[in-house]
Amino acid sequence: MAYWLMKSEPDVYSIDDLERDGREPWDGIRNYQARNFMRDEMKVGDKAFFYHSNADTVGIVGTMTIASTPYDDPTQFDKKSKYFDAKSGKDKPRWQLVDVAFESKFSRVVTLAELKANPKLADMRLVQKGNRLSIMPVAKKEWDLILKMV
DNA sequence: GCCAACGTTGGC
DNA sequence: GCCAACGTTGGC
Repeated sequence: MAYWLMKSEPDVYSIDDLERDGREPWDGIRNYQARNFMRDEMKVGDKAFFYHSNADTVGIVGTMTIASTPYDDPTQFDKKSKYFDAKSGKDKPRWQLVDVAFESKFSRVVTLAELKANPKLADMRLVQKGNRLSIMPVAKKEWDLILKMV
């Protein structure tokens, strides 16, 4: 089983939204590296941290499980969606996604500042300067450590 | 709101 | 293939 971290702006979609919905397509990813993780590497049953970016309190807010195999992100075909991609098409779709399912909401946010302050997490891409990747793998030892920080 | 870092586009 | 210009991300 693999572990992941997935970012979302809570103004767009938050951990509370996922808790309410139970399960949701992780749509709108328009970065090839992030897409490749979903399309090529994620497996049903993998676990992921839910991370709030561009929020009052930035950090990890809960966990979820990968709930589907990859499929085409429908928003890329939808002209009314802000994720519409005119350069994609049903014959040559560019963007794939997976569904995620709610697993847990932390009792508090494990903040980015705390993650940065922990020397054992220095290898995480999340805490490195200039990181903008919205989906990234997490090592099992990092996963276990972060769960203990809650 | 600012701005640094990064990814993508497009001219050449 | 290079690289400048541009747009976006995301922390602060």
